[in-house]
Amino acid sequence: MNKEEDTCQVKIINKEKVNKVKKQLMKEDTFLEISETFKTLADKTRVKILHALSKEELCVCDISAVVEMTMSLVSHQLRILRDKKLVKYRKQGKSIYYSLDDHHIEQLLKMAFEHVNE
Amino acid sequence: MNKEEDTCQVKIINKEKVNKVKKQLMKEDTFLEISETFKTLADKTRVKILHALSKEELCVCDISAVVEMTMSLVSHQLRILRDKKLVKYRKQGKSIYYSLDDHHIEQLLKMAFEHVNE
DNA sequence: TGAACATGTGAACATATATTCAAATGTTTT
DNA sequence: AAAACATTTGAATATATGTTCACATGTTCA
Repeated sequence: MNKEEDTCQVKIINKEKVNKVKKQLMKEDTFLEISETFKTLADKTRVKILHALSKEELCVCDISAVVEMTMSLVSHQLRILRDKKLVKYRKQGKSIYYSLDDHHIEQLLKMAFEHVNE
Repeated sequence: MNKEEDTCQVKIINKEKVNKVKKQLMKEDTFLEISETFKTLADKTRVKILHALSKEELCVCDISAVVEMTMSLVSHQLRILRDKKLVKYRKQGKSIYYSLDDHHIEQLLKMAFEHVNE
């Protein structure tokens, strides 16, 4: 937790390079936020749900049928996806219909797909 | 573990929709691979390391100076990044220089950055 | 109002993961 | 060969996370 002391032990090989790169770094909070976004995507179940939603708006019932998982599990994961603003929803009759919130999400999925398929 | 039984309990609201979406789904393995990629990116420390490497090729020593973390921790995380093929490395003298392996990585970081900044 | 339905929640468990510390490699230089 | 250096490793700890089960909530229709 005490960065000062930790970094004292660190030996630097190329000071100019280190300083130059350090100046270009983003804010500390940003790394956290970015990793949080990836964390939300870092689960097989959630990726499958998001991928399904990228094809069509679906209610919880039907999501759970598509991905072949219990509604409880789907509901738990949808809550996480909602909290992190990766999906949005609307109510219609008895059902709640979910869809992707943000066009970046589809892009991120697509890019990761390309990465694993090269 | 027994999908057959699980899905028996699932009630479907819109059968056509469900079947249509199900047909469009990727292979089960692909979801796993994609989530694995995101899992590798789902850590503040690794994001910071990758971001630093996106600016310049660096040795372990200098990475640890840039990100202000112990070399042990950096080395542990670099191993994960190596295993998942997100970074590559070359030896020069006593040092080992790391850099991003794949142009998708930079794109993924950029897109996640945009997502958190909108 | 009450039954049926769609979704959400909380606790419990197992598993995975980041981080630290101490020590071990392996390479280079003298 | 020994010392100095750069990096890696393993064990230990703490913490987080996915999944299941049983139950709770809230909405709709008869």
